Amino acid sequence: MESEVAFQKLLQAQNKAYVNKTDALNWPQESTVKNALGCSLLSLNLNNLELSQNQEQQSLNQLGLLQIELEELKKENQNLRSMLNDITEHYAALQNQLLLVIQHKKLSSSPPNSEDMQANDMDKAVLPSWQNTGEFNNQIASQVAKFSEDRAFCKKARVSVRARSESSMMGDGCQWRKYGQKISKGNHCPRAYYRCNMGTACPVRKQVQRCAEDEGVVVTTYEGNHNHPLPPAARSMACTTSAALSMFLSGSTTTLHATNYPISDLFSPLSTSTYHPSASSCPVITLDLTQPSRNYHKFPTPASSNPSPLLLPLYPQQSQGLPSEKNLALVDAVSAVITKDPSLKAALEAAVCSIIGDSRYVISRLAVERQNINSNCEMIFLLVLNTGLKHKSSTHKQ
DNA sequence: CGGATTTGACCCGCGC
DNA sequence: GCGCGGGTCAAATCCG
Repeated sequence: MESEVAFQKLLQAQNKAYVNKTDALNWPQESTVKNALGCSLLSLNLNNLELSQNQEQQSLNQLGLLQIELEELKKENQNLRSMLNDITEHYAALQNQLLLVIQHKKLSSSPPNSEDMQANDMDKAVLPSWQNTGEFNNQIASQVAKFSEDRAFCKKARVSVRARSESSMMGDGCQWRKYGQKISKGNHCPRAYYRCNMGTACPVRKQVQRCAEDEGVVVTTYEGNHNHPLPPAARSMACTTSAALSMFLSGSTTTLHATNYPISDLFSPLSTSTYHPSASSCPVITLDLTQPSRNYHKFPTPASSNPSPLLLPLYPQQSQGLPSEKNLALVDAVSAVITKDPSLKAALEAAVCSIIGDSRYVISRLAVERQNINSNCEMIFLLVLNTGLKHKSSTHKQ
């Protein structure tokens, strides 16, 4: 919990810096100078006839100075943009880390029946009783250690993506360098080994192999975390796989089996989570994008809720991400279902509250993000909905 | 000519 | 210890 709080503070600090930098970028320095330049030129034209040669020379000098100033401000704006990009990258990285901490907290804390807590109890649960005791530092240390373990586990874990493709390489936005190829046992198609070529000594590797049963299907397995900023297209895939991995990690523990809506239900049959039999117990989650008829995943809905099933488009085959209109439609569909079902809404809020600590903050953040939603939104909603559905199913059972 | 790819050799973990 | 198989290395080769 403490590491989570620390990460939230970090995120807030990053947010503040982000806003400051954004404001800085929005300052109309360049346009002001351009306007001033225009005014100077106009003034120069009007008075030109009356000006003496010296005055004209002075105006030209002024014009030159303004042009120099404009160039300097352009450079400054460029630097600010670069800083903004850096901050955005760090912000995204911290968000991913926070997600991991939250997931780890969910699976490492609380007794087995904690999911059965009522929403009111959850408000109490988010305020740790040991916060003012001598255990405080120990808890921080243990959380940091657990977080490190979690990161180490995530480094070992792999995410496999099955996709139907003519080309042997799936376009994921990263630059890869091939370093090996093998014919593996049980598959006559060669397996190619790639290393991320975007950063210096980036540990991320991927394996690409055509499916033995269906050679039209390419199986791409990612391993490791990037140690460098990613371009938007690559970030989309990286966030999707890391979110899937986080969900898998949370679902692979007791929560997976203790609920009517396990994580595997969210991914399966669209995707399945399995353990790789021969990779020294490294967990592998598989995202299966090969079934066009399953692009819409039917969420299980309890009998008392809205009878019409909620259909969420997942990973359309031919696009790197959903168009924003579809994303907004998705958000609207999710919002409508949540709004129609008060019990689901309450469960969702309680669940979010339990993992974040302040549901109002999250809801407002979701509202803000709705305006600037990207292709990862479905993963966020899957995470939130999965948590909400789990809680709802457990409260329905009572 | 430099970077990317190919490919055989090598390393290492695992099971017997 | 030995064989097997997956993964990696690095020299050779290719290609723009």
